[in-house]
Amino acid sequence: MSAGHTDGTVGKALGLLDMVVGFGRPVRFVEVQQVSDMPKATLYRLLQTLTNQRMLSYDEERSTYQPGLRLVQLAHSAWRQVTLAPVARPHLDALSAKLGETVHLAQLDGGQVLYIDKRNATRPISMFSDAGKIGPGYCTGVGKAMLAYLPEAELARALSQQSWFGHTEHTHTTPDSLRNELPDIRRTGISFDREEHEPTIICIAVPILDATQRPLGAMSITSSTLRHSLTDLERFAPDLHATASAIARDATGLSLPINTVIA
Amino acid sequence: MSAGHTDGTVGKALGLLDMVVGFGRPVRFVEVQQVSDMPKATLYRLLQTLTNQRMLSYDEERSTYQPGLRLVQLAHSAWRQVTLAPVARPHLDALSAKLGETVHLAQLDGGQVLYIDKRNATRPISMFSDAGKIGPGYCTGVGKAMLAYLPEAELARALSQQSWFGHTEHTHTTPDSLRNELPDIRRTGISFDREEHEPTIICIAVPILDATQRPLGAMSITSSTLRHSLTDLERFAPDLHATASAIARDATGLSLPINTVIA
DNA sequence: GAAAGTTGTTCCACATATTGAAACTTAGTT
DNA sequence: AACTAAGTTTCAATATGTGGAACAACTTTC
Repeated sequence: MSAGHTDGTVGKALGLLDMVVGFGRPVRFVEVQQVSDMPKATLYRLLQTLTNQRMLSYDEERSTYQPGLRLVQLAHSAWRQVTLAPVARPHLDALSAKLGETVHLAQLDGGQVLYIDKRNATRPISMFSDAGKIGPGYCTGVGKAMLAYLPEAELARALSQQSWFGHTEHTHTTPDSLRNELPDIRRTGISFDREEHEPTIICIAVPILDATQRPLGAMSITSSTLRHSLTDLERFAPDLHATASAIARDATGLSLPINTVIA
Repeated sequence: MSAGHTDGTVGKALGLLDMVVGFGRPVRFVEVQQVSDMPKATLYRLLQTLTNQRMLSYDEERSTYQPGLRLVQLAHSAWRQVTLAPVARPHLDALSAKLGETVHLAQLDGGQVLYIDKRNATRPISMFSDAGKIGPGYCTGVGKAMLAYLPEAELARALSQQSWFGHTEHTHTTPDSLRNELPDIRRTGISFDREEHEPTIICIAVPILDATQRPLGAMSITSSTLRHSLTDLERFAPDLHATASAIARDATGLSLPINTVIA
């Protein structure tokens, strides 16, 4: 499991925050209570604290809790500091303009893939509503591209954090199955999503590597089997690689983050 | 003061989070210690907890703390749920395309202005790096536009949270001075920033009001005295008002948030 | 290369903040 | 009015967090 019920009160509070935010809609006290295993009073005080801190907001009329704006404010700094997005932006713009395809930029966060930026095939507009999404590491193009370049210790930990759910018949459902693919990815510098996450959805991805070959992030071009074959996608590889190394170059010197989960 | 040192451990932890994130760059333990008034051990444990929870990330090599990616993830939901941005996006696109000016979208958060979206004059691309910024309520166009429509109780509280710093010679430096301007804003539905925040920077702003005349947010067009006079800007008013009410219409039914700071 | 500084980490007796059962207060039904 | 469910407060027990001080690791100085 990821960040959970430890770390004392703070951990509980943050877990609760995740829970409320995760509902994706305003929630009433009872709804939270049913999902949480805390007693009423505890839950109540914790929700108050979070509301007080503007991590949640409380709608008095409907008596519901929602994410608070302080999150947006905090994320602003996070986004700028620990994310490839700012340096990658112009490169993604250029790539997207040249190819006219859907481009994703992602980073690895505790075994999961965190999407940080996106250019849409049709509306080439970067928007935060697509950033911040998370996805599985073991069955996405970007995920595999980054996993392939992880040092063994971190790889092992990342693999242990995957669900190995078989989304489609092509999904890797065991660590070993995925491990078998990684040398190929390292050899070619390319990873494919062969309908492993969603049927008909395919993608080609490349890692963004720093000077020491550590994966800073990954980029992908997504399409569907209706529009492209894998071989079609492969033709994007040179452009992807060029963009990836341009981003990596611009990112040197920046204090990159990540993957340093303590426990 | 805003959210501070209360709310027990959780409050302290979140205050600390703000502090670290606020540095805007990787920080070492001592740097935090100097600014914080907590004893070493306490600070140390708290930082560990936050890192453990991926609210911060720790760079072992440089032994520095940075914002954690979990913030980006959390903000994603916040952004979608409690923000005007998703519904406003197409309208901002259209407005920006039509006028070719810099457009801001903001909401009020505890007396402060929180910028949620932006269209640049030159590069009409929405980007998160501009969202999440905060600004003062008492000396920005969007801030005054929203304050003008606040119920007295909330207005009083909001005004008490301003710094009243005199950024320029045009800045309102007392609550009463600002209060005098609010009836005008309500009458015209327009507020101007007359170089109140930065010299040469002017803007015209309109509130986004729900059916009950509550301010959901505000929009502005920013320019400089080099390019426009206030009278020039006034010509944008009809388009701004049209866009504002279009956004308000699309936002009805959504569970709006905000301004419900308890203490 | 030993001594004097940093900075970062751990210990542990103490105190405070958190806990949660239960009682209470609203608000909404029938 | 009597009932039910949601939300809020109380308070003693105790689990949690506190912080002074000692320790370790790592730099710099002489």
